[in-house]
Amino acid sequence: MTIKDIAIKAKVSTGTVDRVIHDRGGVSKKTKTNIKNIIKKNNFKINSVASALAKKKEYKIGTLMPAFDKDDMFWESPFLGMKKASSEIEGFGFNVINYTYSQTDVKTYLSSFKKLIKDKPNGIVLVPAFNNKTKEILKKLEATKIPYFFLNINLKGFNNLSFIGQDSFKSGYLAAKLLHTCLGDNPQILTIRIASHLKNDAILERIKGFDGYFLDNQEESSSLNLILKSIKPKKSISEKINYTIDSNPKIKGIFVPSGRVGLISNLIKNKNNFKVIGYDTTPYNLKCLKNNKITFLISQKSFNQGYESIIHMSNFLSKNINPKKIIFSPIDIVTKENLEFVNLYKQEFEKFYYSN
Amino acid sequence: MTIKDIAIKAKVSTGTVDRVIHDRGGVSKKTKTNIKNIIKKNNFKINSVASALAKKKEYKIGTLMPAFDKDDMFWESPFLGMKKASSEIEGFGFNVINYTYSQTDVKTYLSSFKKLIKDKPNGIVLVPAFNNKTKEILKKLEATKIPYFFLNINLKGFNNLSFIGQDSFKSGYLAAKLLHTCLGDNPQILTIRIASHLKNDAILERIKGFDGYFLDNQEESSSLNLILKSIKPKKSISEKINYTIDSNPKIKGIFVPSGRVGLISNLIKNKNNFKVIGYDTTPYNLKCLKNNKITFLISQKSFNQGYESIIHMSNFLSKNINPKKIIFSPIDIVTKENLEFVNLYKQEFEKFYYSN
DNA sequence: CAAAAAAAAGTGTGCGTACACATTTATTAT
DNA sequence: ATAATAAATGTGTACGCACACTTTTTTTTG
Repeated sequence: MTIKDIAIKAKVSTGTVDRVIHDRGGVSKKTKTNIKNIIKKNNFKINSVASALAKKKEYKIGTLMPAFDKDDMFWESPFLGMKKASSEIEGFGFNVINYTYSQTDVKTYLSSFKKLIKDKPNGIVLVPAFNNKTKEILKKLEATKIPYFFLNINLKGFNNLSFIGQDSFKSGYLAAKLLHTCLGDNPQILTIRIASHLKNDAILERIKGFDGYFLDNQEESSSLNLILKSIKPKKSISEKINYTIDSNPKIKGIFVPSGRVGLISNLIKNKNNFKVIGYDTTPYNLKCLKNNKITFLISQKSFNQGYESIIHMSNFLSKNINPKKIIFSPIDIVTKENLEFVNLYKQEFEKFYYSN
Repeated sequence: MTIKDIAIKAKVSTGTVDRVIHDRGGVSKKTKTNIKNIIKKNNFKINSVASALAKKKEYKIGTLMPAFDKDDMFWESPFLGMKKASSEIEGFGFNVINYTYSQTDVKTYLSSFKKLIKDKPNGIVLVPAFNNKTKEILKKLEATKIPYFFLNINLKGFNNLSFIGQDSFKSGYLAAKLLHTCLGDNPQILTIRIASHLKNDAILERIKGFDGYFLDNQEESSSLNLILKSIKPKKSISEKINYTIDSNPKIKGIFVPSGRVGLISNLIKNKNNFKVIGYDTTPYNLKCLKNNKITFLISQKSFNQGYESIIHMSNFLSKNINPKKIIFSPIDIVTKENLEFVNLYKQEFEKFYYSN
């Protein structure tokens, strides 16, 4: 069933059918309804392949996210997800251009943003950073009228078309549930945080969720917090952590609301069978999971997030499909026993991507 | 960069470039290497969209799986996954025809298989059943030389191109780990099985995995088993279960190696805070998870399994990409706190599918 | 009622590739 | 050296649709 077939059945030309399908107007009411009926009756669907080929329209999608390196591979995942999506849609006239910045260097953020804008993309996927500078940037961005998504980090009060990421509150809530289930009622849990994360909305939400769980499910709850100024001199952090643990022998669980959980888990000397829970399936963290240093990791499927962000943007641009304002990604629980199955799609694509 | 561009650069016709790209032969060594170099240098990739349009080849993929109904919705998931894949590839000349059978009626199995074969599909995705009859069927199938995958259930000793499903042993292993983590060393766990599942390979593997975990991780382990003849008269099952539980007050955990976990969890009267773990995120089981009757569900992402089976088959047929002999799907851990995020893709497609 | 304007419908080309067919060039046999 | 054959290369059309352009039909206006 093609447009031509429909045209024949309706005794009109393909042009008229085309006009009806795309609501271009200029068709009499009578023929319009007639054609629509025939389309419905025959369950006709546009051949998206031929359609994509025929419209020569080129779309440019720009992305801006933190770079990754040996020390922090987190952002490789969404990057690869985007690459996978790109490879799927490039035949449909899409061109995805990735820009990155360093999370410790505002200059790179601003300069990459400038380059991105110069490219005049039709849509933008952005991982925001540097809260203060971001307002400025987003002002410029909104002036361009280019539609944009937030990826992974959700800032409130902007006109982003969508946010793709995890429900941080619920992921914290889940972390608490897991520890509660493992440790029984009123467990003594040590939460270890890094000073530089004190303003990180996602991490704050995780903690809120964590506390929220115990508020919802227990008569009373006491909490123990350790905030590390930085993660730099391993020795001194190690001392602090172990001192806290040793002086609180009731501690049974450790909650690290960030991807630094691997690092921290490796510094714990006490041989007690702590339940340690943290975030992100980075290679390093997975290693710790294997070594039984970490009990549970919560994954935010960042590969999928990257993938979905590009797919949704492309659907918005070419098919006018409005994405949901918030697109939550699954909250995955990873243990030593199922870790080989997380990031399956990523692994597969990785092989393909790096072999080229 | 198109084939035409490559042809111009190489000072040959598009036909010659086409021959090189598809290794059709009939090209001199010199021009062949020249063209290949140009392709590589310019990072040229076939426009899959135009390619799909140009080759008029039509592929037919046949599927055969159990039907679903109100009482057992399990198979809706892979079905919808297949539907999603179908909708994505139909523009590429693929036609997916779904046949179903009743798991309690061999006749439907055989007759649907007959219909399937009559369709002369280019590839088949099959959920095998009725072990004895399946051998017969597969003999016929292999005579046709039609390539086929096993979905969800893996039979050994056949020439299936691939198996797409879960690693049942590991999923049982994980179940044990979760209960162990929650209950501490040497927990008393009751395993509840259904007689009709005694020959079900996947379920047997789960149990092996479950036992395997404790063998690997504990000095000693004792196990308690309850095998129900059937699930029919709820009252009598309920009595049996509760009798077993009441007479073994040390029981802390309950392991149901099948999707019947919801049903069983609802029959437990004892108010002790049992940890209950079982399989499959069917609507009913999810409800029990919400009501705290079930602690953990292990999901096999059957939506994805269905989806992947079709995608892999289409890639095999049209792009000659050989699938791995075994494609494992992730082993997902589902709790009350993250249940809304499982089956996200399914949910989204479901809406779309049933609205048409 | 005819001419002008507006609405409705028809036509043709190109998107990038696949493939059958036609043509040219190189090789072999006589 | 030339015909016969094989190898290499070139050409043209179709795939289904989008869209610009053209033509026909209907409506409006003076």
